[in-house]
Amino acid sequence: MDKHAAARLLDTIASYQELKGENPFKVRAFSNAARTVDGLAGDLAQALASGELAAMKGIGPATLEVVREYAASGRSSLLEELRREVPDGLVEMLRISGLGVTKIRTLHEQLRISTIAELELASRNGRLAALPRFGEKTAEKILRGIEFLRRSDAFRLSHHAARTAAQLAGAIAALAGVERVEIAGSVRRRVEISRDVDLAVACHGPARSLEAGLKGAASVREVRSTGEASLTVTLEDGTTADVYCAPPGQFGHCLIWATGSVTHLQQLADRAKARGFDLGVDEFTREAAPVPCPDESVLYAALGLAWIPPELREGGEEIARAAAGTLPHLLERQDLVGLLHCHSVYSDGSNTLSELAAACRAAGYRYLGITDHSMAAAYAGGLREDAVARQHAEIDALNRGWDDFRILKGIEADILADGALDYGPEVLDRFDFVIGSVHSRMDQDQVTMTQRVLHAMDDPHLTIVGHPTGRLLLGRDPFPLDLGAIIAKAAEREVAIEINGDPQRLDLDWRWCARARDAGVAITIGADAHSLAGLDNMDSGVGIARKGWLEARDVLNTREAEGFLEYARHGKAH
DNA sequence: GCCGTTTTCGGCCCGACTGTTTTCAGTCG
Repeated sequence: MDKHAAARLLDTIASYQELKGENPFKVRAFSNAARTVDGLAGDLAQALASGELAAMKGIGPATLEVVREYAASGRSSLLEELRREVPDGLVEMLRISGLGVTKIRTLHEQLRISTIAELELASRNGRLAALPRFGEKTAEKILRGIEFLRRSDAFRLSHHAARTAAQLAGAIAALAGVERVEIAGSVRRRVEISRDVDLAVACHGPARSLEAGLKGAASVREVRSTGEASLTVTLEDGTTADVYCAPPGQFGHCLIWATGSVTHLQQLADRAKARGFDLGVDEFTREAAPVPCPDESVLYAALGLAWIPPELREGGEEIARAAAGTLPHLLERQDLVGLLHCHSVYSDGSNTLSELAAACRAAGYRYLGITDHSMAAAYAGGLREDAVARQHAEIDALNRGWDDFRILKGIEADILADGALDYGPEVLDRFDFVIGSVHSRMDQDQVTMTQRVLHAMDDPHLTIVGHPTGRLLLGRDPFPLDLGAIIAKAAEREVAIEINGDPQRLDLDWRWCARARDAGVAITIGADAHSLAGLDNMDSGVGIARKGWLEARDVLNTREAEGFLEYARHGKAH
């Protein structure tokens, strides 16, 4: 059973209840339960059967029952009941920035609005602005929110797309005549958001021989044949998947084509043509005869190229570098010896220090940089001074129990509106390293925001700038920031910049990685984990680093703890 | 609805900003 689907269900129930006007604490209880389920480390069905789930903090009889029913039948009678009472459109409106429950209910009661289309109309024709406690600016903000929602709806986050792709790949792999299935497209290239999913299949018959089998597969809504060698599959969640098929002897071509990008393929086709080949959507031929290419490297080799990692196939320098034999040796997860940016129960994380440390140690890390929120992030349970002292005492005690692992004392300090970090130097001195992040006042203009972050970088305690642009993919645009200036200052001050591995952030953007590296800036991969499951964010971070052409030597947490600490101390000496 | 070193009922995350109003409700992080 998919724990993420169960978590989504609990969250959806919370939204309906909120709009229905339920007790806000009850609503929060469902949200909390959703977060607990989503952050579960193991398999949900197992946790349900063993009683582990029932024992978890935040899960009580009512929320447990929702999960249990969903596990047994795939439905929720509670949600079905709520949907009869609350229009779906109202729940959708909750995703619009600036609209909360109260405003939505007012709109529903006063103007009979129950869909986004009606909301848009009322925002345009002045009816919305005329309501008490509404106005022109609110109407404009809502229209911007609707536009953002429409833009976002066409895409999904990379880890969601990857999960969908893996499920479909599994279903196809089980069909008769299928030899091999690989996830391709933007998911394979580790692009941060995906419009759809692409799969490459090695099989013995034509594409349509898979049609009947796929129609019966779980989560498949519709299958359409789109040619001799391809199918388009629509999944229950609305995702479109393009399935490209080829006989095993031509699978390399198929996989390259299904992976893209369009620009990369165009450049590859040009190179092929110059060398007497013909590389097109259906075939890879020489003098009209198909060239055998059971895997990708054969095709690249035929064009005088080293195999190009999919992350690099964006139509940049990759073909020239592959021709010259100077492709980078990209960062790998195993290169990382330290896990950085991790929240514990001391602030808004759901696991204890000892649970997090044990999981990191088991995953092969040699240190864990704990960075709970600082005081200013009161909503996230930011640490006051006494909590810092307690946490440090616990870390010292835990560290006495290992000789092959250690917890580093870090903090994710808020960069306040004026650029100050929100602890004084006497508190900041107690940490091994400091991540500085912007969490508030994101509406500042570019000049102010840039000055703010630059000012924070002048603080000798600052080790790392966390999630530099504050973006939430498909959720919130990055705040305006002169990244070039931040990079220049980071090089000058020897401050590292984070690639935040939270799939919603992936910030620093991969397009900026090489520029930061070339300026001499150290990069860290941060998990921004709030639970055991969040530790896996490191994989997403590695994907972005690879996509940004980074190698192990460019990344700070490939260094052993002493090397990392030396970097952090160096900053303080400035 | 969930929780408990304040333990079976009473409390649960809080402070700042925005846009609307003339004193603050609503939203956000």
